Amino acid sequence: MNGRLKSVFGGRIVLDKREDILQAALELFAERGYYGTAVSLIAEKARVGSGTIYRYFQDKEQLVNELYRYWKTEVANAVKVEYAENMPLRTLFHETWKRWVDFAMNNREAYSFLVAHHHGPYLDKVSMEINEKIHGEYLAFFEVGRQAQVIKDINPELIMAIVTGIFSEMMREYWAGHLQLTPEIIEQAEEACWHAIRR
Amino acid sequence: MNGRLKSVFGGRIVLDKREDILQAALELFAERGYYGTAVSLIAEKARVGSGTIYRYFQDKEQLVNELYRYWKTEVANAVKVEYAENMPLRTLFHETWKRWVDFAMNNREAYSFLVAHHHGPYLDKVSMEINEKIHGEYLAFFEVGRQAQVIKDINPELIMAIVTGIFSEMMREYWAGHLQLTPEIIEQAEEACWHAIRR
Amino acid sequence: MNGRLKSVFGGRIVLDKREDILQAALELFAERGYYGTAVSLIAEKARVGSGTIYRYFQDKEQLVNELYRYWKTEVANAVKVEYAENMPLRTLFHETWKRWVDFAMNNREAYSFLVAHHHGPYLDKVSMEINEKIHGEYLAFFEVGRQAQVIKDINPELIMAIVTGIFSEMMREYWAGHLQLTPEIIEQAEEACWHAIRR
Amino acid sequence: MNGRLKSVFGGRIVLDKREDILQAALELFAERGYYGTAVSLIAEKARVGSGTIYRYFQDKEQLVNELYRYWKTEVANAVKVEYAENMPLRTLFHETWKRWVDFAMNNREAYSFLVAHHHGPYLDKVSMEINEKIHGEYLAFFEVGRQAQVIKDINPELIMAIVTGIFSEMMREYWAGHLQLTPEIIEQAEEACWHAIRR
DNA sequence: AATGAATGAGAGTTCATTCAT
DNA sequence: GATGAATGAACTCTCATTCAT
Repeated sequence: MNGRLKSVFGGRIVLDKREDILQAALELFAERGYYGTAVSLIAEKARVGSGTIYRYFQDKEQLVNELYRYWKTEVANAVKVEYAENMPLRTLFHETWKRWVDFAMNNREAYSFLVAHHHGPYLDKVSMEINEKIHGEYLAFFEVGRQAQVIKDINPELIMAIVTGIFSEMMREYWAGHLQLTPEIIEQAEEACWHAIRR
Repeated sequence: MNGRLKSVFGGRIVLDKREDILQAALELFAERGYYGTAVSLIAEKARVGSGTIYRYFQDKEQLVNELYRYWKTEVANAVKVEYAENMPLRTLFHETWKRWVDFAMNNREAYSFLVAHHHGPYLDKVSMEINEKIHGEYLAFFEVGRQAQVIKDINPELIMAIVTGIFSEMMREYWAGHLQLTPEIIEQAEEACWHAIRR
Repeated sequence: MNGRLKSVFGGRIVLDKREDILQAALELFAERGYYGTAVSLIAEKARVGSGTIYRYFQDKEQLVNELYRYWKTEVANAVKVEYAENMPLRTLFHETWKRWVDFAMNNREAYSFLVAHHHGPYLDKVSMEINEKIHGEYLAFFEVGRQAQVIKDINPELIMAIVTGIFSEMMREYWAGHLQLTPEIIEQAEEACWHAIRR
Repeated sequence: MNGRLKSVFGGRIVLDKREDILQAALELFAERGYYGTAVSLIAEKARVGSGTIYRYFQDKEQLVNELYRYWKTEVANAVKVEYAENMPLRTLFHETWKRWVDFAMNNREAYSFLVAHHHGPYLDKVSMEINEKIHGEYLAFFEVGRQAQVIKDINPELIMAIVTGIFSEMMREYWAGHLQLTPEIIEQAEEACWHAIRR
C-alpha cells in the first residue's frame, strides 16, 4: 500500500497524505531540482490529485520551504552532541562529524535536497532566518575553540567554510560513486579537517 | 556598435554574434539561473533576434553545455602552473591556489556560473566527461604528491574533495558577502588546506 | 447558535440549513457576483459543509436560479398594491413606486442580486419564464392605463422600458453613492417618470 | 478569409491579429461575459494561438480594459453633435438621441459589451477615469439646460439616470425581441424622455 | 543569415462536485 | 443527513522553439 500510516482508529486506516506529499516532493526535488519538478509530478508520485497538494500547502513555494525548514532542523538536531563536562573540543568535533556522516548517509535525499536548495531564490524569509540561526550556532562553537586557543586564530566564517566545504564535497564524491565511505575513510576525512582548523 | 568584431572580410564587418550570445547567456545564467533565464532575454541582451540563437545552438540545453565546457576548460587552463624543474609540491600548490583565486575573482560571472550549474540536470554526457577528465588531471597531481610522501597517504579522491570543498565554500562565502578575501585570508585558507592534506 | 430555527420535532432541534445557504448565497452573490463566489465560501458563511449544499441544490447553477426566482417573486409581491375601487391610476402608480423604493432600500442585497444577475448566462428557462410572467403583469397594468387614455398611446413595452429603466438607473446611482434618495428626490423621480408616460 | 486586412504591401497580405483578437473578444465578452469567456476561446475565435494574445495584451484584464476604453470613447464620439449657433437644447437632445440609437443599432456587440461590463471588478483606474470624464461631460450638458430653465431643477445625476435608464432599457427590450425600433418608436421614446426631464 | 511574430505544450493554481466516513 | 477531504478538468499565463518573411 502506498502512503504511510497516520493512525489506526476504530479499525479504520487513515493515510497521511501530507506526509506522502512531503516525501514525494523531497525525492523529486532532490533528484530533479525545484524547477525541474512539476507539481503534477509530485502529485503523481504521492498518489494524490494535484489539487490535494493545495489543501496542504499554499503553493509550490510554500511546499519547498516547509520541506527545507523541516530537514534543516532535523539535521541540526541530529548532529547535536549532548554536553558532557570536560569533554575536549577535539572529541566534540569528532563526535559531531560522525553524527553528521550518519545523518547524511541515512537520509541521502534529505541531505541532497538541503545542499541543492540552499541558495534557491524561492527560499523565504523564515527559511533564511533558520539558516542564519543554525549557522550562528556553529560559528559560536568555533569561536569557543578559537578563544581556547585550540582552533586557528582566523575568521570563524573561514573555519566554517573549511569544515562544511570538506564535508559536502566528500558526500558529493561518495554519492557520485567516486569515493567509498568506510569508517576508516570517514576518520581520515575528519582528521584532515581537524588538521586544517586546529592551531 | 554592439557586439565584438569577429573579422572584416571583403569590406564587410562581421559581428561575432555567437560570442555575444555566449557572453549574454553567461551573465544571465550566472545571475538568474538556467530556469530563470528565458531564451528571449538572452537574445535581447545579446542584441540579436531570438531565432538567431538557434542558428548557433541547437537549443537552450546545448547553449548552456557549450558555455559550461568553455569555462570549465578556461578555468582548468588558468590554474595550470608551468612546470619548473625541482619546484617543490608545496610551492606548486601555493601557486595553483593563487591562480585559482585570481581566476575566480576576475571572472566572477564565469565562476559563479560554473558552480551554480555544476549539477544541473541539463548537463549532457560531453560536459560530464570533461568534468571527469579535468578531475582526473587534478587527481594525478595529488597522486604524485602522495607517492612523494608529501601528501597524506589517503584516497586521492578524498584529497580532491578536501581541496575543492574548501575552495568552493570559501568563494561562496565571499560572493555572499560573509567573508572578505584579503591576501592574508587567502593565504590562511591555503595554509589550512595544506595542513589538511600534507603528510 | 447559528442558523435559523425551522422546527422542533421529537425534542430535536432542526436547523433550516436550506435557508442558511440561500441567505449566505444571496449576500455573497450580491457582493462578489456569481463567478466570484466559490461554493465553499457559501458553505462557510452558512456554517455548513460544502457537500451539504448539494443535498439541497443540484448544483451552483440551480442555487442561483432558486435564489433568483424567490426574490423576483418577492419583489413582485412587495410592490403589488391592493386594489381599491375608483383609485386613480396616478395614485396607483405613485403607491407602487413608493413600495418599489421601499423594497429596494430595505433589501439591498436582494435588489442588488436581482439586478446583477438579471442577464447571467446561468439563468435557466424557468427563471426566464418567471421574468416574462411578471413582465406581462406589469404590461397589463400599463395597457389598462393606455385604454383609459391616461397613459400615452405607445407600445406598452416602451412604457415598461421607460419606467423600469428610470427606476433601476436611479437605484444604481444610489448604491454607487452618486445620488441621495431623500423622500423629495424619490418624489421627483416618480413625477418625472409619470411625465414621461402620461398622456 | 478570417481576420481583417491590415495592409497590402508588395503584394503581401498582412492580417492584423490584434484587431482580430479585439473583435473576437468583443463578441464573446458581449455574449458570455468576462468570466464566461476563456482566453483560449478568444484565441480560437480570432484564429490565433492563445499565446499570441499575450503578445498584444498583458493579460485578460488588460484586454477587457482596452476594449472597454476603445468603445467607450467611440460611443462618446459617435453621439457628439457639432455645435451650431443658437441650436435649441431640445434640438440638440433630439439629435444626440438619434445618434445614440444609430450607434447602438449598428454596433450591437459593442453596445452590449459596454453595458454588461460597466461595473465589472476587472475595470482598472484608467477605464474608470474615462467613465467619470464622459459622465461629467453629459452632466455639464444637463446643467446648462437646468440653468437655462429648460430642464427640471433637480439633481443632474437624477436627470442622467432618467435618460440613460430609459435608453438602456429600450435597447435591451429591442434586443430581447420585445420591442421594434421603428423611427416612429424611437421618436416616441425620445419625446417621453424629454417630457421626463423638461421643465 | 537574421529576424521576431506566432505557436501550443505545459506550467501552477482554482474550484465545482463527489463520496467515504 | 452531514461532512469536508479529495479530485481533476479547466483556467490563465509562460516560454522554448519554429518559420515566413
